[in-house]
Amino acid sequence: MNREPAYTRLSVEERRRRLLELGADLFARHSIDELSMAAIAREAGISKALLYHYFPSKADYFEATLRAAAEDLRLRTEPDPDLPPAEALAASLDAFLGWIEDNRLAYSKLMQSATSVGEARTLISQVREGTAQRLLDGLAPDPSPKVRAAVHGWLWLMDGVCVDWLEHRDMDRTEVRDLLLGALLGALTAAGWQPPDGF
Amino acid sequence: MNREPAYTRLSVEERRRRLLELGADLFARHSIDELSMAAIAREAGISKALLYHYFPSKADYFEATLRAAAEDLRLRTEPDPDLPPAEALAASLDAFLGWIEDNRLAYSKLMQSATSVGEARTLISQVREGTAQRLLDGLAPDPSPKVRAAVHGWLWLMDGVCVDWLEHRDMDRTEVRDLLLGALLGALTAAGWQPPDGF
DNA sequence: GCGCTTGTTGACCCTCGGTCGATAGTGACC
DNA sequence: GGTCACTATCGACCGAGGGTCAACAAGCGC
Repeated sequence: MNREPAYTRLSVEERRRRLLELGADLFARHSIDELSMAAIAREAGISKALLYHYFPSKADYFEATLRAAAEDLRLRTEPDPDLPPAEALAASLDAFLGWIEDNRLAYSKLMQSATSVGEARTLISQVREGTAQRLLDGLAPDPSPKVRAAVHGWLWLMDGVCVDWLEHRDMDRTEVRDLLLGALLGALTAAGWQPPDGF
Repeated sequence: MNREPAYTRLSVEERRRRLLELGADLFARHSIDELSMAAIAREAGISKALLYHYFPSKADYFEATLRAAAEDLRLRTEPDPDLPPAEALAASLDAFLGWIEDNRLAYSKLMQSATSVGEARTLISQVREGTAQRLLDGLAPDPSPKVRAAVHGWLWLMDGVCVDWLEHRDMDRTEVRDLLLGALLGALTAAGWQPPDGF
């Protein structure tokens, strides 16, 4: 009997890479609690135990796949240091909206399962926090509480507008971008913000 | 043997009332998935089966308790029809912030467990939608996509600012209110909104 | 060909949402 | 004050899903 192997053995890196790739695909199509670890393992062609060998928990697996996507997003929205702040912000925002258009499904599913899993919420907060920090650095190095709150609030507004946008799809990207920029300016003005030198 | 009863029997209304009251208390202190139905039943001094006799599912129970709170909130933020729109909005917003101050814990926990359960998300959307509708009625009876998106986005901003506020607690309520009003005006302006007659 | 490392597995446990038939309070009526 | 019926209440059970573990075997080095 020349039996074929019961399973194919991969290197740790290769297996991990494949699992993350599969996760990115799955989580873009289904929210986290539509997927059981058993189903994911089946989809990956491995046993559940192996999945747990690579990721200590379901939340961890979810977070790991999100983290990769977040990194991608961060790179794409990195502001250009050579541009003046206002233009860099506009370009950055444009890139963000472009990413959302490219990943509509994933973004919707993310906003859906967002707060269901602590790890996902943490990650979203971190992204928001990082974005807020980059914004504040450019806009107001030493912000008052109101300016800080305005920037944080604006990031929420951005998600709200994006959700509305994806739902209705009756604006084009530049309209959305300008709306967001205008809303930011309005919120900052309401917070008593003054443009710093060179703005 | 004069044994005491194995359980005390209550009328349906009384039992239901007590369960909702307990739910309001529990869900203000713990997010929904920190609580198992077994634990809730234990806390209520009844069997899990009885809890399910009164509420068909965990989500239903959660929603029922939220609905009561939402009703309370709605009543408190009902705009005064005798006031001019701008003042009515300010008063309404003030009442909203007051409610949040009174229910800090509940609000935080809600924003935390919010979208984890479809029913809760539905409810929040409904509240948001209702609020948006009331706002739009007063501000722009026939809104353009941009104005609609701006109003929806602003409601998100409001939650974001409130979360920031509860986290830092370095502004007073009127500051927050004015920030929110200013941000709304800014967002509407960015959306190309013009105040209607009598505003 | 042989062993050793370690990637991989099947079987198991526990918790949790949800269900069902049986039991026992308790008000009503004699 | 007995007893009867109604139904609020319970204990026991189920299936699904997250998570664990000891044992097995793929494939490399010798």
